[in-house]
Parts: sequence; C-alpha cells; structure tokens
Amino acid sequence: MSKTAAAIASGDKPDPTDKGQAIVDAAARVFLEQGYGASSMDAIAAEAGVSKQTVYSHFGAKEALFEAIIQGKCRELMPPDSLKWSAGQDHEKTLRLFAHGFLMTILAAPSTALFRVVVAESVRFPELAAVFYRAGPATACDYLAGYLDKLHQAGTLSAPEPKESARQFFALLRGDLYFRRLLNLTSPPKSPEVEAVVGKAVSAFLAAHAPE
Amino acid sequence: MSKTAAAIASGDKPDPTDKGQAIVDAAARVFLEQGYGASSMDAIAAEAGVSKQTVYSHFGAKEALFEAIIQGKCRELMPPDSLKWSAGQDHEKTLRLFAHGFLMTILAAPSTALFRVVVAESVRFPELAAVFYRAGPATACDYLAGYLDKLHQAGTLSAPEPKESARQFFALLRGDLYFRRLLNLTSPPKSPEVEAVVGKAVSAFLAAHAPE
DNA sequence: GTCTATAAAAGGATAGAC
DNA sequence: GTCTATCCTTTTATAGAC
Repeated sequence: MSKTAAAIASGDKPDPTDKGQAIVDAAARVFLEQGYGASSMDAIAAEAGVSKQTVYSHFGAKEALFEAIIQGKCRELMPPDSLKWSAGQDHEKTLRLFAHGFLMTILAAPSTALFRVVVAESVRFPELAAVFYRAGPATACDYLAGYLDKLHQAGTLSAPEPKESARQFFALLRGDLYFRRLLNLTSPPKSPEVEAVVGKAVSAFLAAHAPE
Repeated sequence: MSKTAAAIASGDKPDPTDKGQAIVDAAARVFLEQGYGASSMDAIAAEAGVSKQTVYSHFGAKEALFEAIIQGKCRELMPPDSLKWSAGQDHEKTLRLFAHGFLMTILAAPSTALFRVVVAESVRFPELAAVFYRAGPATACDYLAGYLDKLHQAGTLSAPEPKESARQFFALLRGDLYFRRLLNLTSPPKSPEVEAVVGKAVSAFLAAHAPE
C-alpha cells in the first residue's frame, strides 16, 4: 500500500506515475458522479487504468475506499479563512466578498456532488456525515463567528451570540438558489446571479443585526 | 395491474387485502430507507409478502416502481394551505404558527428520508426532482407569498416582492437545525427546539421587512 | 506490486404452472 | 393474478502467475 487514507487527506503532491494516486482520483470521480451504490469496483479500476486487484491491494474493500475518498474530499474542498478584521474597513463589503466566495464554492459541481453523496449515505455512513459537517459548514461558521464577534465588540453591529448569527447568515445564503442547485434543477450559476443573492442576504442580515 | 401509478398519487382508501397496495407500502419503506441503488426487488417483494413476479406484474421494472413511489410521496407529504388572512389578526403569531408546522413537517423522518433519496437520485431521475420541487417547496412558497402580499397591501410589513420574501423566509427556517438533520447528525427535534428556531427566524424576517 | 482468471453471490427480469 | 423456479448479467472479492 503506497498511500494510507491519512496521506490522502494531507497535501501530498500528486504523482502521475503513482497508481495509488490514480486510484484515488478515479474513485473520486466515479463515486461523486454516480453515488456509492451505483459505483462498481470494476468501473473504478477501469477509470484508473489498473486492474481490480490493484485497487483491492491499496484499499481492502469498497467501503474503505469510499470512506477514504469522501473524507479526503471533505477537507480538500474547504477554502482557507479569508476573513481578516481591521479597524475602519468597509465591513459590509467584506461580508459581501466572503459570502460571494462561499456561495460560488458550494454551488460549484464538486461541492454539490459531494454533498449529494454524503447526504444520501448519511444513514449507512454516519461517520462521513459528521466529518463533512465539521470540515465544511462548522468550520466556515467558526470563521464567520470570529469576525462577527469583532464587529460586535467594535459596535459596528449587534451580534451578542456570534455563532448563532453566523448560522443565520449561512441560512440566508443557502436559499432557493442553492436548493434548486442541489436538486439538479439548474446549472452552476454565474457570478452576477450569485451577486444578487448575496446582496439580498447581506441586506437582510444587517437589518436584523442593526446596532441598538 | 390493480392500481396504476396515477391511482397511487390520488387518495384511494388502503385495502389490506390488496396486494398492489401492499407492494406500494413496502416499496415506499424500502426505497426511502435504503435509497434506490441499495434496494433490491427481492427485498421489496419480501417486505410486501408477495413473490417477485407479482411485483413485476404491477410495475414492469424497478425504475417505474421507484418513480411511482417517489411521485406519490412527494404529493402525500405536502400539507394543505393553512394561511388565511383576515383583518386585525396577529400576523406575527400566524407566521410563527405556520413556520412551526412547516418545520416540524420537513424535519420529520418521512420528509428527510424522501428528500435524501430525491437529492441523491436527482442526476439519474431529473424528473423526480422537478416533481418534488413543485409539489413541496414551490407550493409552500406560493402559499406564503399570497399571505405576505396581503400583509404588504395592508401596510403591516414591506414586501414589494412577496415571492422573493417568501423564499427568504424559508431559507431562514431551513437553517442549521435542518442542515444537521439532513446529514442525520440529530434525531427529529422536539417542538420546543423548533419553537426557538422559529422565533429567531421570524424576528429576523420582520426586522428585514419592517414597513417604511 | 501488478496482472489475468475465477470463484461465489446477488440482483434484475422472465417462463411456465396453477 | 399469483407463485415457484430459472436465466443471465453484474458485482464483490480472491487465487495464483509473473
């Protein structure tokens, strides 16, 4: 076994001659595109350009392969914290920028594909759902809550419970556009459409968090 | 074939001696619990207490059975319109009541199970996702938008775009509690927890829609 | 480690008797 | 309409050669 599940999650450089990496990439494509049940080990081996036995040499079973792939993707798709507070900056613009980046990320094909699979398999693989939640939504929530707390202390807005406010902000963002996207009723939207949703969400959020 | 797909969606009385009805009930349980891929025709036949051939006599193929079941459930789980406007009533209380009923419904096990399956299969069965969206979220949105429009005309609140406001209301409701529920991280919450979410959502919504 | 070949089981769908 | 028995394909997983 040239690569452990832990090594996948970390940021090892991809090596095109590494069959382990080829299997990981192929399995990610197949699982995220077709879901767990509809993905066969034959299809994964073919996609990776290796024999099925090689897949079994690296990951002993289908479940183990699935868990390794999904856990890796959960962490991979989370962008770093882009919210830096500094005195006198335009906080509304900062929120808009952050919201725009967040929405573009979760509306993109890799994120929706991952979420669909995790939700679908959350009964059979409860651990994966927990990993996803911590690596994605909960982490993003922590980022924003920290920023909102600074704004609250500076008196820019009223957010005595920053965690709760952050959750509400994300709820507003994850509105009808995201809902329809999850159901595969729309393609990934372009930046202007996202901009419109962000504008309404930020306005409503600030109205509900006006100081005093 | 004793029952067509259309008959399932309508409100025919269940007949315990009707094998067609037994198949429908069994298939609903199996599909919603295990998803499409993991559900076998053998398992459905066994759950219904009939032979596999009987299942095939009623529904020619697995896909047809799945579509009939999901379409039926999409309509079955939608509650009727409970929003009646009348002059001088407490609109905030009405909104709270409506929101509470809506949240309790979508957090309950049958709704989350249905949504998980529809999302998971939205790539393979785009039609089902569209049916779900129209029968569920879109219909609820129409109900609320009609009510908000009356409030707007009465000057109780400012909602010049009632459809858009309704979507925002549902986005606030479908917050972190619903998100964690979808990922199977929590059990269906009790009424008080739902009450707390409703309170915060309604407050934020009204703050963002204050008249003038 | 990697491949070809093969077991062993499960699943979708059908035939034929009643 | 319903059941039992069966066909054929797919799928997970393993044996054994190189």
